[in-house]
Amino acid sequence: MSRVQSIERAFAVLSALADGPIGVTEVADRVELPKSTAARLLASLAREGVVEQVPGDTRYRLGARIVSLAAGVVPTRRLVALARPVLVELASEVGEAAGLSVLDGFVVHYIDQVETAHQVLVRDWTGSRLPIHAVSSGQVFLAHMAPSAVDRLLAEPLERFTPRTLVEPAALRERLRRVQLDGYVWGLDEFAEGINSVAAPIADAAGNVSAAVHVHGPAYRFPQAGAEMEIAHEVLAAAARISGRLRQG
Amino acid sequence: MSRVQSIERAFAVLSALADGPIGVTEVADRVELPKSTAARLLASLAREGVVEQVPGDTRYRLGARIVSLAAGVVPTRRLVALARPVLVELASEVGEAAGLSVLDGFVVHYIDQVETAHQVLVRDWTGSRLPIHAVSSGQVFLAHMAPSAVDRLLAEPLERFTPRTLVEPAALRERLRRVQLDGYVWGLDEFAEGINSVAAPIADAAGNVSAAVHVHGPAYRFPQAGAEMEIAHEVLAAAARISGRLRQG
DNA sequence: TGGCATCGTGCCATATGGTGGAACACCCAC
DNA sequence: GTGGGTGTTCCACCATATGGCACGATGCCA
Repeated sequence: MSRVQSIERAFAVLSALADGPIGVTEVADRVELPKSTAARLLASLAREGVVEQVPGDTRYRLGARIVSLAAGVVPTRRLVALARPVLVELASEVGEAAGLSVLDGFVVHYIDQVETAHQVLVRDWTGSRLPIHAVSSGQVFLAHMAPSAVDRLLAEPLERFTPRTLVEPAALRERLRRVQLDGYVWGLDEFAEGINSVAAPIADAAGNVSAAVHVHGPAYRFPQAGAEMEIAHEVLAAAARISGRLRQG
Repeated sequence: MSRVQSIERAFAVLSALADGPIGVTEVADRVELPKSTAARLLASLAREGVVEQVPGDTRYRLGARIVSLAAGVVPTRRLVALARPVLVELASEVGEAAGLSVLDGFVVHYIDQVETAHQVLVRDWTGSRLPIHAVSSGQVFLAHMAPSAVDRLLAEPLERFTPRTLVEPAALRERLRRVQLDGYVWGLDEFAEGINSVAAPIADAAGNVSAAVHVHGPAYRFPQAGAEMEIAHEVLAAAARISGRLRQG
C-alpha cells in the first residue's frame, strides 16, 4: 500500500498529542524525529487547525478541526447503525430499496440505503445531496420545518426537474399541509422521471425531525396498484421504530 | 508559518470526505489534484486509519481514527472548562495547587492544574499518567470501582515508589474501605517523597466516578498541622460543586 | 455483444518538497 | 554569570512525492 512519509509522521504527532498538551521537544522525542522536523510538522498541522498552541503556553494540543472532522462521523454513524436493521427489514417487506437521509440546510443528504435483489433498480443515493422540494424525504423535512424557514425557501424560484416537480409555492404549501395530516408523502416522478418514492419522518427524543426514511423504486413497478396505503404504513412503522431506538439510546 | 504541502493536501482530502463517501476521481476533482496523487494520499490516509473504503465499495469515507483522536478532546475539554473556576477557587482557599484527573484503565490521567504563587511547588502533572494505587486520586477511583476490577489490579504485584507506597493488597483494601467511609483520602509520601495530596471524587449525572479533584503540595508545609480535616472538606466541597455542574450541563 | 466512457490502480522518470544538522534567541535555575 | 533546556529558523542536499501515462475492470448503450 502506498505511503506518504509526511502523512505518517503527521498522524504520529497527532497521536502523541492525544494524551494532552506537550512541547516541541517532547513531541520530537515521542515520534523519534529531530526537533526541526517535529516543529515543522506541528506548524503545518497548526495551519490546518488540527493542532493549536495552548493559550499562554508553547505547548501544543489537538485542535478544533479534529473535532469538527469527527463531528460528522459519530452522529451519522450512530444513526446509520441503529437504522440499518430496520431498513433491511423494510426493504425486504416492501420489495424495493429503503434509504435513510438527514436534513442539511435546504438539501437532503442521503446517508444509507439497502438494496433489494432486483436486477433493475434506482442507483444508490448514499452520499448524495438532493434538493429538498423535489424529493419525498425533503418534503417530509419541509412539513416539519419552521414556517419562516419554508418562507425563506419559497422566496426563491424552485428548480424544476420533471414536469411533475412542485415549483409553485401554493402547490408545495398544499402538499406540505397534506404531509402534516398524513404523516408520510409519496413523490411520483417529481425529482426524476421513472422514480417514485415514499418517505416518513424520524423524530429524535425532543421530537425534532431531521432524519427520514424512504422507500423508492422504478415507477413502472412501484408502487403496485392499490398498495400505496399499505406501503406508506410500512414506511411510517419503520420510521417510528427508528425514532423509538433513538429515544432509547 | 511553515507548511508541509502533503499535510495541507491530506487535510483537504479529509475535508472533501466530510460530506460523505466519494470516490478517488471525485476527491481528485474537489481538491484539484491528479487522480494518482489523490489515490496515493487516500491510500496513505487509509494506512493511518483516518479514512477507509466503504465495505463492498471503492468509495472512501472518514475512518475511525479521526473519531478516536477527537474522542479525548471533547469530554476532557468540557470537564476542564467547567472545573477550572472551581479549581482556581480551591487553590486560592487552600493555598496549594489544585488539580483535576480522569480515570484511564488503571492509570490516573491528569488533565488540568491550577498553581499558587509559591516559589516552591510540585511540578505540573497535566498530561501525565500515574499509577492508580500510588496517588490519592487513584485511590478515590479504586474506592468507587467494581470489586472485580480491584481484584484484577491486585492480582498483579503493585509497584513501590516510596517506603510508604501501599503495595500489600490487604493494606490497600483497608485504605479503600476508609475512602468509601470518609469520601476523601490523604496520600502522604506515597507516590513521591516529599509530596502530599488529598483527593475527592467527581460523580457524573449517573453517579459514576471517573474524575477526581485533588490538592497537593510539598510535604514540609502541606498539610499544615491540624488542618487535615478542614482541607479535606474544602476538596470535598469543590468536588461536589463540579459534580453539580456536570449534572446541570 | 462489442465499443466506448469512466473509474481505480500501479508504474516510473524526475523535479522539488521535506529533511535534519546547526545555530541562535530566550528562559530559568543555581 | 553560567549552564542547561526549550523553541525557532535557516539552508544545502537528496529522498520523497509528484503527476503523466497505461492498463484492467466495470457499466452503459446501440
